Amino acid sequence: MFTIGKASEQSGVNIETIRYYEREGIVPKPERSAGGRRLYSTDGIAKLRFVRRCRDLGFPISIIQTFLSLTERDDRSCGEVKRLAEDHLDEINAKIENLSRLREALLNLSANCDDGTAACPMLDALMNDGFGAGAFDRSNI
Amino acid sequence: MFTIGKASEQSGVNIETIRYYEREGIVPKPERSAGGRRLYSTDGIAKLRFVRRCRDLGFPISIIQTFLSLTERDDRSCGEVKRLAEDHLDEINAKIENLSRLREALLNLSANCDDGTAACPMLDALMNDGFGAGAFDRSNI
DNA sequence: TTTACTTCCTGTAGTCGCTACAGGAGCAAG
DNA sequence: CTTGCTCCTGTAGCGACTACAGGAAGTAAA
Repeated sequence: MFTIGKASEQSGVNIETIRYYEREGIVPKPERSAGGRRLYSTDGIAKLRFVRRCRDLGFPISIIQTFLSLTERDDRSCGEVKRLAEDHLDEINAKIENLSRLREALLNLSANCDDGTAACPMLDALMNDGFGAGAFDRSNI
Repeated sequence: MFTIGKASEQSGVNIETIRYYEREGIVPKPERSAGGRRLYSTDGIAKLRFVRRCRDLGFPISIIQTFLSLTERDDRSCGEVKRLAEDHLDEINAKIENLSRLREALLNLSANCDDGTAACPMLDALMNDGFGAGAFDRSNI
């Protein structure tokens, strides 16, 4: 059994984050030592690592909870996982596309922005005309 | 002079967000009517629109405040704006690159994830091996 | 004038996924 | 026994909003 510091090292999850996951019911409560310290089994650490990897892939906690409940069941229904992964891929693609459009807009705006000290055409455009296209999806930024 | 509802319509900034911007000192406090309602000039609305456009471009509020203080001065120092815009472009490019790597990782993981009902190779990989490369930058997700 | 309806006001709390304390207790080495 | 590390709980903060509750002001019709 491992203390929270070791569990953090081995899973790559910050100590404060581990306690946060426990508070929120994302991972099960670990055992405690006589002195009241958290004690993690290798299985508990594996769960933490799993959560970190899913977070690294950009999955929100709610989806990760679904994944965790699927791994608990014996028939890990792969169709469900595939569907969730594909939805997530769609979101990632949308974000990439949105950021690319943003990039183009910003490039156009700053193109005429030379290093002189005169009035800035970029700020002018933003104050007056805007930049052509409407709003982007802010959630990607 | 316009009430907050009209100012919201014309600037594209949510009413609650306008009040939030005022509380945080991002835009100046507007005049008030006898009954205590906010009254916006066209200039005040232009500032709100400017903030929205900058937010749409992904600039954080702190940078937008710098922009606003630059537009107040007569010599709108374009060099400063250009530098901030280029830094922001770098960030956008980094986000696009990171999301692309994420996309590849997720594609690889879900590739073997067929629609059968057997144990899911994606969940297996995340529980055991992981997905090869280390952590991504989470701030992009 | 009364009534109904809409818009507005302030103040506070919630969102997401952490992160950073404060103030104290447990524990191991010297 | 003291030093120094790790751990504990509880709470507040981040960024940029968003969503109420509970009430006041304004407008238009009956």
